[in-house]
Amino acid sequence: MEVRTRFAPSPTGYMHIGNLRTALYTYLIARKNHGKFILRIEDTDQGRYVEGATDVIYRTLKTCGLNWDEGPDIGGPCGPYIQSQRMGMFKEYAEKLVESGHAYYCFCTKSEDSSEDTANGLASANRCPCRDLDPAEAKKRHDAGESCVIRQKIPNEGTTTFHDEIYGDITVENTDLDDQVLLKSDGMPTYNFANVVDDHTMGITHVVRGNEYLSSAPKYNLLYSAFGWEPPVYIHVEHIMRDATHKLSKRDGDASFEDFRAKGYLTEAILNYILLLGWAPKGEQEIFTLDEMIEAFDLSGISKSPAIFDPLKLTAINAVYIRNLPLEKFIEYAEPWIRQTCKRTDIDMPLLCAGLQPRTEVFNDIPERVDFIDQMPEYSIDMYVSKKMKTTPQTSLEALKKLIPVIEGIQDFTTENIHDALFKQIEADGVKNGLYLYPLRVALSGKAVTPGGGVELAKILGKQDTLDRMHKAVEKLTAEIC
RNA sequence: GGCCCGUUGGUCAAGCGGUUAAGACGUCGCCCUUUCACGGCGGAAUCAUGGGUUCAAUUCCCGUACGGGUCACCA
Repeated sequence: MEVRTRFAPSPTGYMHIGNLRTALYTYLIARKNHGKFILRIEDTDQGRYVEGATDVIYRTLKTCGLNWDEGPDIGGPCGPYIQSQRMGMFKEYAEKLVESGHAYYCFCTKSEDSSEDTANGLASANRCPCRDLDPAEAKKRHDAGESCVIRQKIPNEGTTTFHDEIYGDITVENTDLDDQVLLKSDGMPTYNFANVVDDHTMGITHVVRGNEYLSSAPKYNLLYSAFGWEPPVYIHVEHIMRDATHKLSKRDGDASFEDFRAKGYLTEAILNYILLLGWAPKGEQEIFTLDEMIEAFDLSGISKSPAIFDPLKLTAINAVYIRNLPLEKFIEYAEPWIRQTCKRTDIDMPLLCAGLQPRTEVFNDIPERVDFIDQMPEYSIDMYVSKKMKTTPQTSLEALKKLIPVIEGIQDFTTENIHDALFKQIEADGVKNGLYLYPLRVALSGKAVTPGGGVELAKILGKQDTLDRMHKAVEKLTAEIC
């Protein structure tokens, strides 16, 4: 039988990292088994409709490369793929269940349901009285137009067992299950009902979903058997947490895929990280392309316990992806970030980027790294103190004084020439490289971390600016040393 | 509160009755280097807890604690 999986988000205008992970796992299962990956939009909550929300879903999935084989925009044999457009069907199926005695009309009002007395749902002893209404009479009232919902009729005794790929068999007492609403009074199906009907009519074989649905899964099974359908393979995945006790949430402002993109994380890195959050590969490989994920993914690696989202690890993975970028690609991605603080047009972009690339973990790091180029920042002369390089403000002052004529003497201001001239002087004076080059770096940048050493900085800034900054540094040191 | 699920270093985690309890991130130290970074090497750090079962439990069973989920005409 062909494997068919589906990603069924509701359009909230926001792609949560957890949702994206569900989409990824769902996609991987389909591809791994040479099956179909289906996109279905679950918009049965008319009150929550968000303008443009489906676009966010499309865009995210596309940029991640999670391409669907059937969906609202491209159609397919099981359409429509937008739940609200499948309405007629749900009523029909719900009524079928009423006829077969697996569901019933309930005429209670909302407030009655949610009273204190029935706070624990309509389970066990709290079954709704409508359950025992004479079916013929109930039908009459319904046909007369009386407002009602259709509820699932859970057996009053026995147990229900369902199977989950990750958790195994789970058995619950039927008395613990409530007579959930299948069809709302507005004629819309509830999520739980629409899901079952849609998954079946779309021929879905594997369902990946959040753990919050684990407790309603037995009711699904009852529904499937009431219809005489075969339930799909369930794969419930645990939540992604912000810390030990809180889920990663929209409120934290760091839960959305697009937020991470905006901060300078690469799509591939985000995907790679969330793959690993809740799933462990068999071997020791940790960096995966999408194709490699398809190859490596297996259900047995999915974790049963929640995982705390670690921004540091995401950043580390992002850094790996950035370092692996070809320089041209890095330049392309980095340039807009560089331009936030560095407007100079005469800089050697490849040279700057070559120095920047190994020092960039998130593109967001860049603006602050290169802001010294346009304007020399304020800095403390303590910066000239390096224990390792054996430099002090005094030695730095001397070094800079010595280096100014060297720089002045360079005709063709290339990286090579700068390097050679400087090292010639270092050799002539018989000093350690750092004794001269460390102060030069500070004098040119005023920073502890720079995209390259003194030579590269000199080249990036150009001869005139380099000399100006050196003179300024000499003045500053002379003034402040005493 | 009822029901369901979970618990291996700071974090992600491997493990599936006998292991020196992998690996990664982070952290610490060293090396390399014109600083930082990159790269290389090494260190510290983990089986929630109490009972069983067993020749042997991180691994199996039960209890306890802690955490999560769920108990809507939301998904």
